[in-house]
Amino acid sequence: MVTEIKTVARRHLATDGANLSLRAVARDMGMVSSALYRYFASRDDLLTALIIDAYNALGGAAEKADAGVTDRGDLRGRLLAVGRAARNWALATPSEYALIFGSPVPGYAAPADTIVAAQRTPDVLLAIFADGFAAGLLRVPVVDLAPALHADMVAARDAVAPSLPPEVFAHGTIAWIHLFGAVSFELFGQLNNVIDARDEYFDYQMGQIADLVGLE
Amino acid sequence: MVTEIKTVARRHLATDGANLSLRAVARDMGMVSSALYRYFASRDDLLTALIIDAYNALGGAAEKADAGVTDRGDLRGRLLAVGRAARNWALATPSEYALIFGSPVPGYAAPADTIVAAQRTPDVLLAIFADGFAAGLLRVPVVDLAPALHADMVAARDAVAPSLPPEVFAHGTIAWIHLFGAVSFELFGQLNNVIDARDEYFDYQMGQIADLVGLE
DNA sequence: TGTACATCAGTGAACGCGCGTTCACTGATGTAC
DNA sequence: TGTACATCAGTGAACGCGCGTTCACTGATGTAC
Repeated sequence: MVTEIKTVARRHLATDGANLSLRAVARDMGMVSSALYRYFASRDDLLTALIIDAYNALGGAAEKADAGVTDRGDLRGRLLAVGRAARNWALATPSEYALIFGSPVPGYAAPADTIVAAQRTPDVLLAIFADGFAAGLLRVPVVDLAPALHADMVAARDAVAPSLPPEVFAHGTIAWIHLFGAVSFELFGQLNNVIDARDEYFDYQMGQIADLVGLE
Repeated sequence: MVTEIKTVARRHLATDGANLSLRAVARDMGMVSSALYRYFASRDDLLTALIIDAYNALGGAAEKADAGVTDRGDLRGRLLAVGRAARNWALATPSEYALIFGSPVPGYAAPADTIVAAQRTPDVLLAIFADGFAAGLLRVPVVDLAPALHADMVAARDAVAPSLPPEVFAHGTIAWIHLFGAVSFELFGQLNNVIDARDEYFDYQMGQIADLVGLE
């Protein structure tokens, strides 16, 4: 029942965006709107559940794509596989992507329970870097991180991949941000009337980013 | 009067996001909601005006920042200046940034008159590449663009900087997308609880991107 | 200087619609003895 | 096998609020003669 509500709600996300209407969802299910309160304490609760689901769906797709690359030393291949998986998920469910990566919903503050799910995809990317570093398969960048930034990187790195030099970790965040940027740019319509060969363009970007971050 | 309405509307964007309410704007101005129809044919018209203003404000800031770099051959400096200007504008007016670069507003289709204004900022970036190429100050990448992508790049390049090799143009789009990605990532809250040294992180990213695209 | 008229910014009521949330309730199902 | 009771999913009415848009209108200002 909870899952059925979420399924219908996801369908509404596509047309209404984040101003999802409980009443509309109830209507679609042939129920009265107050009935939904047996399953979700409020509209924001439903939204939170959808957000967590979306993070998990994306994270699961990323994990699966990475696991599907048999040559674990093929770092570029792994990055490309994960990137494509993320993009494909976003293209297939654009409103769910927008829900988690689009402009913040006015008046909605994501609770802390979203964090674990949100971390899954970046974790997959970081694992590529951690594996590559451990196996000596990536170029460790020579770059001077500003002290405050260096400290941030060390702290974030400690929580996820303790062995990774902060410079490599920083490269990982760049890959993650560019992946996010490339998908958002395309999905939010900024590529319209400019680039039609979207698959090729995405792969090209991933390749360039792999060059930048020193994946072999 | 039109500008006063827009000013008040911009203030409301901050709290309501794109579901801007005409009635709320009118209320704030001490007017009755129907009075606004003397100045804007509909809510969407007002939204469009705000969008065009936002593109122009960003574009103007980018142009000014670029023009402020006296050493025109300092390509990295120009990229950084433009990037910082865009980011600062976004940080100062986050709701206007979200309006043009956030998730699409459900039910709203941007009309064609936004295109010219939208092009100003990427044009500034591309001018850096065009200048750099003309002066022999950038490394021309060796990369095989997929045929369909190559064609897209050539077509887009022809409209803006005819002399530029498509490979360089493609690098320009990467810089633009990463700039967009970096600002969106920060503004939409994805950096929260991870990176505090935001200025430094942004500059770091711009530096890395400058490396990638071969700016000297 | 004074009158007649046109312009036009802003009013106020109304239409028809939407929403989230509460609350007392019905009525079917399952459980315990 | 039958009765009494508890559980609990879903109802329906209501509260109090919001919205965009239309339309006939008022009343001040400016213009022309």
